[in-house]
Amino acid sequence: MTSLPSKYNPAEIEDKIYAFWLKESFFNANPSSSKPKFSIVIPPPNITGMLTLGHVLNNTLQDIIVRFKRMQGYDVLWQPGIDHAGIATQNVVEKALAKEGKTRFDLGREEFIKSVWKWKEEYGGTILLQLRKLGVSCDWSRVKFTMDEELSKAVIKAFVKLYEDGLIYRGTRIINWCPRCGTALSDEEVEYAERDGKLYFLKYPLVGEDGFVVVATTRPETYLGDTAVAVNPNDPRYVSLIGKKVKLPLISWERMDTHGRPVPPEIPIIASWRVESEFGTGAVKVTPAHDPVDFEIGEEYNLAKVQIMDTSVVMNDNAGIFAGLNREDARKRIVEKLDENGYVIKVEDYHHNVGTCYRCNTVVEPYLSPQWFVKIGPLADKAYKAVKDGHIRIIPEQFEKIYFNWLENVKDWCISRQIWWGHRIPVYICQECDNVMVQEVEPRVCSRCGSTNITQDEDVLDTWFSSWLWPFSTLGWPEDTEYLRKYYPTDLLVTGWDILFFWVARMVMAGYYFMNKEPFKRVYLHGLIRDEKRRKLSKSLGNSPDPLELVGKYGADGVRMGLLLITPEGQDVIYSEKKIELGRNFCNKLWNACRLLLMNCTEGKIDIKVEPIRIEDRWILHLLDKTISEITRALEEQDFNRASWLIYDFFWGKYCDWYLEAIKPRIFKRDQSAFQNVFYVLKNILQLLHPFMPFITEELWQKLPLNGLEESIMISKWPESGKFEFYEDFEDFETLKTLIQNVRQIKAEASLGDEIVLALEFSDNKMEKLLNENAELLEFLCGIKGYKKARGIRGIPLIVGNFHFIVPVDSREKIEKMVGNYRNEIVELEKHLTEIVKKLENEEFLKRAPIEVVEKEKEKKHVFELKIEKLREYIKGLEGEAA
RNA sequence: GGGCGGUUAGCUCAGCUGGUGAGAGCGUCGCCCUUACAAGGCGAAGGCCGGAGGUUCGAAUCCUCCACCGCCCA
Repeated sequence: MTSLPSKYNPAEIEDKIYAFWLKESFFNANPSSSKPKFSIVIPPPNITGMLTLGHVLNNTLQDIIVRFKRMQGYDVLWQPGIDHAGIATQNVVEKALAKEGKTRFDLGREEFIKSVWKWKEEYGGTILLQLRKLGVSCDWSRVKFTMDEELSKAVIKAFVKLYEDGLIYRGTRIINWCPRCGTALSDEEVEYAERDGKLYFLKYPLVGEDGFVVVATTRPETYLGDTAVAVNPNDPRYVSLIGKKVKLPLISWERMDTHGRPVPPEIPIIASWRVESEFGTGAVKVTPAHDPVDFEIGEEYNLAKVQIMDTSVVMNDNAGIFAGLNREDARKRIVEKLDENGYVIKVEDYHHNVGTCYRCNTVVEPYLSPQWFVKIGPLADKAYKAVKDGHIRIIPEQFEKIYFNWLENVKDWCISRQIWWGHRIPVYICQECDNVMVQEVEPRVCSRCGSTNITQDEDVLDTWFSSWLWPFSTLGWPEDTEYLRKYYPTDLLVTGWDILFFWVARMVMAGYYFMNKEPFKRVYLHGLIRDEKRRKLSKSLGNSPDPLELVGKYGADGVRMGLLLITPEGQDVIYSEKKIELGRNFCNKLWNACRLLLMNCTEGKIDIKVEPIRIEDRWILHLLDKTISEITRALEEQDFNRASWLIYDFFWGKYCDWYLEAIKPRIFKRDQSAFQNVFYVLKNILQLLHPFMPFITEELWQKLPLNGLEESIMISKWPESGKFEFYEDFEDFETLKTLIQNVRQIKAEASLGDEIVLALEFSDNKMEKLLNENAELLEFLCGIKGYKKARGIRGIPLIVGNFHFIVPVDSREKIEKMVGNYRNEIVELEKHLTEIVKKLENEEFLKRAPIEVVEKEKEKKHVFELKIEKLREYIKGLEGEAA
């Protein structure tokens, strides 16, 4: 006899069990194993990151699959690691420096990078340790970091290859510039938010004649960089003006274009199909150096580009009298000045989308700047086809459309960043002859003129430029390693839908480009976690709970299961702490079910076998079989929510509520067959639950009094279905259940005690046999004193299947109360009966519906009619009595 | 402007390869501390499945339109 505390205390066991798993190296992949492989790479968290609920969800899902696959007999590699998060990490370290009153420029590049590494050693990657608290079973012997030497080599190799293949180029384009981070960003790194702004209507006088053109703009300060006014060629209001010129107001200084050539303030009116006549006045100002659309118009018409700000978004000499102002002050001053001189026609309130930096939220400046780009077209085509042709499946499917939509519109990828922390671009320039050398190893001398005066490009690469190699760079690419050979392509990727473009799509591109094979066969995209007001969880809102605190309160298993049970397929998760209780309570239930059995099992260890001698045994085994097959299928399809509810319902709703209750009399009598069966099913339940709740299932596994168990549930074999089928017994037991529930209902509603003996008025032989064999069960589960065959007993009728009972009741009051209930029941039944009759009278239905459906309806009609008839009969009798 | 979702019980969601007396958890209301579990048990109440059409013998489920909410991309 083992005694357990009545409440499950996860804190006592979790660390101990995790240490046991680690000691046994259960998490480690084995490339020389002959088992089939299953591989998956972790979405690398940032080294600056702390564990969030999003990580909890993401890693729980992966852990479920990984544990499931191990139990199914796969050699599993779950590849862990972190990424260097260029901008974010640099921000963190610069902030620390700022406290000492220093900037990175005070330290210099080399020293600064040293201090980032120092920071990394001290604080970086805490998140990986936090993940262990959740029970995640990555192969920790293989942790990778994007700045590791081998992964850095992969990044440089990738750059050089793309460059040599003509897919990387340097160009001067409008990019998204974050003035706070001081770097370019890719299109994906800009977030758009609707903001209140103003729409300014500015008057540009015509040159050489009276009149003027009014342009509408949200950014009046950029008028200083205008080099044209554009209208739609089909706009009748402006057709006659095309080809004429306007003069920019107030500009009395000389503006220089990007080539250092003067640009007069008289600018042409041009026609462009890009102009929407409905916007503003139908005439727009064109600022090629400060707006992406204007840039394209500028290219088309060969317009001059006048840059009016520097990289700190402070107005430069081209802004003349406004030079030195930052962009916000400049707007104010410029509007004032224009207004004073009568150039502002009107100002309207206007909502528009403003792009902000996803790292620091600063408003991004579209800025003309020389940067490195990846030509995305050819890569995108392959990535598109991979999903279209089914080589890669995206789950849930709806995301495929979003994926396609993005790939169809994607623009070249700006990969250079003006920061220091990251992989420095392997481009070397001879200072003597301007020779550009792109190569993996730094050249000592210029390949053209032999000079040693060589400098390296100052920029580093976008962090995603290393992440997109993750599925193979972590396995050793470009070296031909045994890990790469065995585990690539990976089988599954689990990540949030928010990085579908940042990461997933680009990994597909890289996979095909560098490996000639898809990086993974499936992508499972889960939702983001939001609070009850549907806001994203964030530190600044204070709505982001600390997962480790939750683990402390509810246990790792409780948090995992709780989160899983509330995670809908393909949608975001509405989180509240209250919901985690669901998971904790479930753990406690499991704990106590075992407690019940262990408290009563006085024998030593028993063999793992079944002795389904009674109907409840066959019922639960039948259901177990069905549950195993459904959960297995759900997990194979990554239907996590369904899988978790299947096991939840089977364990709690079937095993505890019915089976354990049903066999209690046998257990208390120390019936060996009962223990045999109940432990057999429990063993299977623990195994089915293990991927979801690894700690508690391991702990209880160790306590099972069964012979021949594996030393850890982790390495036990996943349950198989197809072993039991007791369909008839299953149906019979369901009938008994219904009977029991009906008796309980009448007892509860009529406030009856336990001294009841049911009167069986009628049944058939089969049912009577069933009843006889389960008399004790019935008594125990209903809380009654059995039944007897009798007619004419005064009381409340009860009809279940072919059973016609009377629940004996003396009290007229109670009987009358039940009469009311039956009247309602009859109304309800008649409503449905009418529908059924209508169907059965419909010849089209009889002709067209499948025969089984028609039969089913006929059967239903019969049952309903019988019930109604019986209830009427009873009511009549009861009323007669009452009168 | 282009695209994608959602709308089912008070709340959060299942169900949607058409045939259920429309489900679960939480919350609510009764009764129970029955020696596994009050983080529990037993029972109950609560829904014209967003609206309007259509397809079909039959629609929560398929199609069209509309409304509201949300997201992604311009």
